[in-house]
Amino acid sequence: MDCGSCKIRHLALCSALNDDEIGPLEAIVRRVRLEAGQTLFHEGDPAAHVFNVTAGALKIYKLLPDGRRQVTGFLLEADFLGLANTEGYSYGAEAVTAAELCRFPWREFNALLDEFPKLGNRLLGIADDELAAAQEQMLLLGRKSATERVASFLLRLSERWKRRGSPESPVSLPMSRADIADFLGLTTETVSRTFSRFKREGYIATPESHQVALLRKDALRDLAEGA
Amino acid sequence: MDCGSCKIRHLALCSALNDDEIGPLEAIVRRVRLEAGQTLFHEGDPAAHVFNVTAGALKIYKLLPDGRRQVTGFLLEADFLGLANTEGYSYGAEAVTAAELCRFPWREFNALLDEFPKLGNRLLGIADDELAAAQEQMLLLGRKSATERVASFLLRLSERWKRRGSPESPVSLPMSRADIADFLGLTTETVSRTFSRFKREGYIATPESHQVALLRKDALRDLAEGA
DNA sequence: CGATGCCTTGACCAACCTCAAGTGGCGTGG
DNA sequence: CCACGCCACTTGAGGTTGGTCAAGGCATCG
Repeated sequence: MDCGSCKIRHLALCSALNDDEIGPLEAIVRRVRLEAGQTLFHEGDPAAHVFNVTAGALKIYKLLPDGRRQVTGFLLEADFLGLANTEGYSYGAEAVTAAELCRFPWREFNALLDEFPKLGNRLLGIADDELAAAQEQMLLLGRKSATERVASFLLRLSERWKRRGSPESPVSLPMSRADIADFLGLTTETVSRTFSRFKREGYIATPESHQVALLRKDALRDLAEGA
Repeated sequence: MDCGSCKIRHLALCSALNDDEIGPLEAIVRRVRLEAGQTLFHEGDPAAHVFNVTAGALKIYKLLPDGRRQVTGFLLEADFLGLANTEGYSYGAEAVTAAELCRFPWREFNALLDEFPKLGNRLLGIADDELAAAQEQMLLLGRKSATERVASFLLRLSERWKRRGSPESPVSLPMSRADIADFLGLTTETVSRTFSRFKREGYIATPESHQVALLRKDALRDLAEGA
């Protein structure tokens, strides 16, 4: 298991460095494995590491004192994780499926940023992308109906798998209904009902659990934007 | 009007550079002024510039085809604006009050990032902060009640003014009820009703329009988190 | 002084949540 | 191999929060 044979290197942060330069990064990496449901870190933990997902899926989330939960993102293979400016992570992270990650100590990683400006530029690009995604999600949470949220979710996930060369339909849905609900600001019941309706109306099919075929992407796209 | 006499330099991006280094940045700046209601750029416009607010307030927002609007942020003096990775801004920006900004051509600004790594680090820090704020907002939009949203909003705005050395109470509320509603994922009516209730219950007072005194911050803090 | 725009208030309504029951898949153990 | 329990998911009935629609107050600006 090294960077040279890494199948997702071209998608990840690491693509900012070429084969001659990857050495120092590889020197500080430690591979970690998580089982489904295992916590990587909690909100507020000191931000000692940054991570790159190499396999599996995670969710990041924030909690209210009474237990209400908002999932702010799902991380798939090649995704970067752990940016934190202030003291401590501003969110918790937990494995949705068994997962593997590259873990870098923040201190050493930060030193590499100075050595390889390309790495910093790439990181800034990643932060930009996340910011744009966060704004899209605010639009969804603040202004879209339950139907629009679910349709948007399916399409966005499909796009993300596509960029990874994985089938965009059937879409792999590794997370539970509860996770989806907490991501979309809904309840599991509403998510479930919406899935059922989409099936009934022929927009999607679920050949097996945790898989959703998008039968009419154009129609879903209209639904997603309220057209 | 130059960086040497800028009153908010210590708060802004520019603080990453000291007096000896500020020259190249100042060489590419152009000051722009906006009247209230004027658009700085639209969502999708080619991202030709980055900006720093020096006075006044702006809002950034996203739209749905049918006109529904989500305000994703308010920008106060010293705030940075314009990060965009993909082609085009991912949001529109419009002045809430008369405003002044420093405008930097993205091309030249980017070149300075290579010359002054400190600038890039600072930018990454800014992006981190915005990401944390965006996640906080997702929690608000996805999981908080109307009451909790309004209370959270007042407290957060108060904090932001505080960091700027402006009075944290009465809080300056430059934006309209409609803007607040579009930021909190509510309607103007609900925002208005909630303000009225807070007044009636003695949590706030409105000495004048666009000013809100926070009479019981502790109580508001409890309200904001649903305690 | 009238017009305009923003804000407030009220009555009603509906989307989504809550509460509750039922289904189905899967692993465990008899 | 089957019975059981567990858990995720689904479905239904009814309730609540916040939205919709409508009217009225109150500034500012000609």
